[in-house]
Amino acid sequence: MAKSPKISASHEHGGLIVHISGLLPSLSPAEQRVARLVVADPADAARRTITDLATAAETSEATVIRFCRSVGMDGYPQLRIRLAAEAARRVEPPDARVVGGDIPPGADLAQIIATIAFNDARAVEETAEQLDPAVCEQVVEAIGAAGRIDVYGAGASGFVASDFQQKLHRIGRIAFYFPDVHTALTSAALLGRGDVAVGISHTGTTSDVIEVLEQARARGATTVALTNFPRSPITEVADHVLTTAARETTYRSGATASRLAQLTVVDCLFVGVAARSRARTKKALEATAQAVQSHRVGPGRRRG
Amino acid sequence: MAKSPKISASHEHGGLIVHISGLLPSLSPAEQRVARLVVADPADAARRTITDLATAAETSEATVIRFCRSVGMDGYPQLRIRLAAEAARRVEPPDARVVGGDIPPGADLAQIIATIAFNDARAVEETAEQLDPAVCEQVVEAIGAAGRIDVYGAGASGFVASDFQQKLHRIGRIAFYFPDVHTALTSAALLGRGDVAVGISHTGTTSDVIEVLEQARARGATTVALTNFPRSPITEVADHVLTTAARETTYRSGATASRLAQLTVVDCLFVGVAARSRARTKKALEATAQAVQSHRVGPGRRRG
DNA sequence: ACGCCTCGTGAAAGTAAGTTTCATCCGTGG
DNA sequence: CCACGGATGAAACTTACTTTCACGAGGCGT
Repeated sequence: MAKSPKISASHEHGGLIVHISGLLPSLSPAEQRVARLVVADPADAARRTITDLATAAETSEATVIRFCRSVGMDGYPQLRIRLAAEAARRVEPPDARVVGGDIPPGADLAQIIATIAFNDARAVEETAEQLDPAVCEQVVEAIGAAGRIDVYGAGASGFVASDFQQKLHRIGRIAFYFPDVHTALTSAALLGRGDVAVGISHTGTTSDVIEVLEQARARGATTVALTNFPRSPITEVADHVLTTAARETTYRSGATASRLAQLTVVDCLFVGVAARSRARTKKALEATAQAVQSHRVGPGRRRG
Repeated sequence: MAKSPKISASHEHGGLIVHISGLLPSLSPAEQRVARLVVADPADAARRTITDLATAAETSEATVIRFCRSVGMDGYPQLRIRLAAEAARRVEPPDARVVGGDIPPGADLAQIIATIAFNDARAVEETAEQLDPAVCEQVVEAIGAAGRIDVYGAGASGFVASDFQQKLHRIGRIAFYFPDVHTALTSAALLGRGDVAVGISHTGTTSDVIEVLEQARARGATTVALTNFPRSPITEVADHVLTTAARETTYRSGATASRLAQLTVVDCLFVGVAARSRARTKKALEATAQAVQSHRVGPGRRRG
């Protein structure tokens, strides 16, 4: 029997809740009670069992099933899932984020975490957006063909420089990083045409790094600058300029956001270089991975 | 020993999928098959019945139930609903980005950049989502009150450890980082009650770091682990466990994504500690900023 | 090398959830 | 007053989910 209305509306992709409230007046009284509960709190309804919901609506399970059919679902489980999905989608974006701003003095940790993560993620995304693939390409070309690569960076940017050096080394490129300015200068003096020097400085004003890059350039090396400020001094001694896009932030989290942006750029270059010579790269990576294997213990298992 | 630490089971609000992929290596083979299906297509899994899913994973219903429990759900229906919600919330990226996947061999640089940036940003966001503020709070408390803080990390995580050490140092905390295992062990032996030891390991299986953390714990120090895998060995020697949420990716960008996630967590802790004592922190920061001032040349003007 | 123990596993029994059937109720119109 | 049809819930029924249990593999200590 069952002359089920089979209302084939646009509930396929549209709002199920909206659809239900539209049908509400056409439903029988008992079904309306169910519908009202569902519309009022979809997420809660999704959590309930059919018996539970029936009881809450002061009706029987059978009616709930009828309701499901009335709104175009196959059965209760399907409705539940659709409701859960619907409810999740209408969750408002976590507002109250202090976008690009300072952290309020009274902020609790959850707020701090949200703010930092938001800014960090933004820095990464925005950096990628404004990064010029053409320039990257040139840099990748240069590094790929280089006899030797020097990476310079001081302070916080030093970490990034070191990271880059390590990455390049892992794929079999001859790369160096020097924590010390004097050593770096000495090294730069030994660079020549065909070599590459990469200088990393967030502000673009770190004189140590600029000096070294200048030296490298004077020797004929191709120089690359990575900075947040496209008009900063470091760009004047660089053949290629790559920029990050960390917003000007306070001392608190700004340092990290810019660091992440820098690391992302470095990673892009790295992957670019690696992609140029798959076979060679893969082999080198496997070898290095194997080297640290003995320093790992078996995976953790939970106890029953 | 190995008093099972409180695994920040903040899956209450964080991404369930992320949570599952983090637990993946700690699951039994049959459960892993289920987990992979679920992670691969949450929406589809939500549609399936338990028998269906079990068949697809080539296992029994019992295993699926066990899997549900393993990831913190009460049973299969709950998992289904959570999956549906999760799937709905994640608005699929508009273009064909290779999410969490490998970079296609023929990819051009623009594509590589987009993919990397997307994954990196995701890692940061998802890490923040699943980070348990309560655990962070405890760690911040411990660090704030610590007489001394040791930060351990090897290889890639070493950079992060070093970064954390530097940050803490900048705000006047007594913090150390040791690139060398033996030195680190020696240092750990000198820790005592009230001190804090932080061990960083993406996989959670780096024996060097685990050893040192174990030593620190034996001496009465409060131990903190930062890893991507909540059930990994390192968590067994940690009083507090903080997890990152970098998806399992290929060697190419995975390393960087996890690095960024780690840095974000470190930054959150740092800001948390700094926020506890504003005045003292600010003074220290100003002093350190001034110290490097002479190494800067004229300020870089930003492009308009 | 042996046996013990633990853990992972699926078959099957058991329970709960969802679905169908059907008798009843109630209002309506002949 | 009775016939009719829709709405409704009790109960039978089916399917889905959960628990129990026994088996087998692999590790560990003797």
